This record gives sequence, C-alpha cells and structure tokens, in this order.
Amino acid sequence: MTKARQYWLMKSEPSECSIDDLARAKAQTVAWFGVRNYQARNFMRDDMRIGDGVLFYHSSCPQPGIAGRAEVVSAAYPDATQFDAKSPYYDPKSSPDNPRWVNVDVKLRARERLIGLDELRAEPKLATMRVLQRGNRLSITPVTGAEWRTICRQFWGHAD
DNA sequence: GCCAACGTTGGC
DNA sequence: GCCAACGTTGGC
Repeated sequence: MTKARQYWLMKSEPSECSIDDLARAKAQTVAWFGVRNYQARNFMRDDMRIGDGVLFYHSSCPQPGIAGRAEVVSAAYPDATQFDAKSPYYDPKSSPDNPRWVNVDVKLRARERLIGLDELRAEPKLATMRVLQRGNRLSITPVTGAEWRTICRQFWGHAD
C-alpha cells in the first residue's frame, strides 16, 4: 500500500535558516524544528511521507519567494527544542512523555532561481496556492501536483 | 514601523 | 461555548 507522492511549501526566514544554510548543513539536511502551530504540526505528523517534495520558501525578508526544492527525509519525531528551557521554542506544557510538537528532517535537492511573490501571483495557474491566499500565515501548506509541475516546468525549466 | 489577518488564551 | 484581548506572522 503506497501513497502518491505529496508536495508541500515550507516557510523559513533566511535569517534563521536560508536555503544556503541548508546547502551547508551536514548531509544538506536540517530538522524542521520550531513549528508551534497545530495545523502545521498535523501536516508533519499525519500527512508527510518520506520522499515528499518541498518548496523551500523564504519569508520575512527583502525578497520573499520560493528559493528551491527539498525533500522530506524522515517521519515526524519530537522536536527537541520544546524541552530546552533556553530555547525560544521551549514549551513548558510539553513533556518527553507526551510531546506536543514534532518535526521532520528536510534535505536539499536543488537551489533554484528565486521565484518572487509577484511572479507567483502573476501566474493564473498558481492562483489557488495556499501561500498566496489573503491572510495566509501557515508555515507549512500543501501544494498540488499541478502547482508543483507548473513551478518546476514553467519557472525552472525542468521536469521534476 | 505599520497593520491586516489569524490563532490562542482565559474570563465569564 | 462565547468572545474580547492579546500575541504573532509577514508583506509592504
């Protein structure tokens, strides 16, 4: 019983972890820690599978947009920062016995030409993308296969 | 720095 | 369960 490959858009502030930071990371892989929103957590916990495609999005920065592709390379597991009293992501209501927050590991597949928000908004085929909807704040959103293909083929010129 | 939009908290 | 207050996100 296999499930079709799914696609996600994951936001990261470049000042925290840019796609260049991901490229320099050991095995070009980072734990996607710090998610403190239940909807985004549930996506990681319930829906993500190893091999899922990830659009790496730069947010809260001079040039917001999609900076490259990555891949989910682990199942969800407890986010260590929730137990670390010195971490800004510390959650005193969580415990190792009953962890509230999880993360997956994400591995770089390719840095790409940055697609700015203006370009994304100008493409009618992407009008339904969650990240482009008014008031959207979710740091992890599902991306459809059609949206993924539009981005790869139309903006980056490859078939993946 | 501004501010719209949204999620969470907590009193009732 | 309601909802006002508050905190955060994130583009501009």
